[in-house]
Amino acid sequence: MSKVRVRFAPSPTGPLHIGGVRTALYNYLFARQAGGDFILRIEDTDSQRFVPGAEEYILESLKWCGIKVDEGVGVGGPHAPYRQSERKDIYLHYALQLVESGNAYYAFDSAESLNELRTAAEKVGETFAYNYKVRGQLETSLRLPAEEVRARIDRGDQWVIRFMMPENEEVAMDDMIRGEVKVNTSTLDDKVLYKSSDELPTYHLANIVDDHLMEITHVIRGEEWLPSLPLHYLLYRAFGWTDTQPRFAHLPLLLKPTGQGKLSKRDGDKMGFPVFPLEWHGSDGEVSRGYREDGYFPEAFVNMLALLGWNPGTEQEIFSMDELIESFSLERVGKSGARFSPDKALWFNAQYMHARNDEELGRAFLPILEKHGITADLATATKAASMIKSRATFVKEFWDLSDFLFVAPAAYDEKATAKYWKNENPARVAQLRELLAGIDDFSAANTNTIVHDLITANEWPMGQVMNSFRLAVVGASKGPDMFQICEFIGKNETLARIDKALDTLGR
RNA sequence: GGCCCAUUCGUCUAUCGGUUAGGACGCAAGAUUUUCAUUCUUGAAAGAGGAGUUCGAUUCUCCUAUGGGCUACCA
Repeated sequence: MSKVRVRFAPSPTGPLHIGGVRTALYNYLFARQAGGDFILRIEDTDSQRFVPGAEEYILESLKWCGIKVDEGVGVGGPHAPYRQSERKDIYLHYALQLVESGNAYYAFDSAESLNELRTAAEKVGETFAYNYKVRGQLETSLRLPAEEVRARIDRGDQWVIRFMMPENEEVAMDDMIRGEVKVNTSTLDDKVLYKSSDELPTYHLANIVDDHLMEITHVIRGEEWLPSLPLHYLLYRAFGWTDTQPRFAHLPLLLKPTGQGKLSKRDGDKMGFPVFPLEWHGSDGEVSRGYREDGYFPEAFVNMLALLGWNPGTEQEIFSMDELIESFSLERVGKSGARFSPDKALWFNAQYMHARNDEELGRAFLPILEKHGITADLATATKAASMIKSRATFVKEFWDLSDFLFVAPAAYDEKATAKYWKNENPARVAQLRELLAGIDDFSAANTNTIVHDLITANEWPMGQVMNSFRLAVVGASKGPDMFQICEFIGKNETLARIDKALDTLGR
């Protein structure tokens, strides 16, 4: 059994969306578990659709997710180069090999003549297919004399090499997720393998040749490739490579949260969630949101993505990358498309937030505090983070959740005021203030017992008094434990805030 | 249109012929808490339809419906 080698082979036609990231992730998990290699190959054989910056985006996205490339673009390796545009010299040889063995042929049809055939077929309610029925009548090396074929090529006429799809043959294929799939070749057409116009192969040829050359053992890709699997099988056969042919696994597609169809770029902008791992700046000036910029932890993002289409068969939902590597299996990948759920993504991030190390969160909080004009040390930011992280989903929410820890309330919540700042409460808060004024040990534990004693001794209603107290100090009916807040802001600030509330709201 | 793939709560899913069809998100209610959260408990919520096979089908087969993908000198 040879070493497992998988590849992620995106084409740089734009930013990688989360479906692509998931494909990369599954490839990575599969490789790591087997102790194999994860290879990154860039399939840029479409010169028309190339988008500058897309390749860098792909590299950065994988890095952010913690997916490490063993071999390929960006890291090199024994099969370099890994960018198909830099490998263009090798493909023609293989295309020609197929022509010689009678598995492919030259075709000289112009784009116009093909378009005419298509529209003509459409008129009679049919779809034109370039296949065994028509290839004999078209301008191909199958019909033209060898000398003329030669002459046309030498003359510089444009040509393509097409695969000669066999007629009426059942191709039985094996998919690691779907099992056996059968297709009759008569329903397939003669796909273009190589084009003289840009001296580049099409996906099908480049893909098979490179997978073979790079000794890929497993091809894990999106379901949109399933219809071309028979072609790929036949290509391996035509080359005589069936003994080393990789196994295939076609992943279910990611669907949009509501409505119909697969997830697309537009969905995110329309429905308010990112479809891209990283923010993307299009050439048209349009900016698409990214999970990273939205404040997601990469671990949460990866965890969420892993569970979209795969499940461990247990009730565990939180997985580190190492745990995913250990538990992942293609057998437990679902067969049907998965609808992406923004709510679940939020939940995952909240879980990671709650489990996050306080100091790490404190460090992330520091620049936010600075932006609000607060200079605080790491210990302070860390303490604040520890007090509020249970009610946050993102670090960017920290300020709104804890501004009262750093600045006195500028206003008092109306509802809370109406509810609590009435009857005996102001007077009780005033009394509480005097008590606190006499305390030296302002630790939460100490103030807690002292204030509780006061309230119980006077038989005051706990909820009323504590909420009035909170309103005076926080300005609203929210936030962490009152005594922790008092300890955090200190005695002087606590007393000052109570005084201010007494003055503005009345005694 | 043709070909291929799929179909369990609203969503992600478990179930590999016999289960009160389980979990999670979201939703609702309750408990804890001085508040807001967290946390915990509980609840509502599903086998697309129809034929078969079988003692017995969510599970196997077929048909229909629905959804999705592909059908380029794009990947």
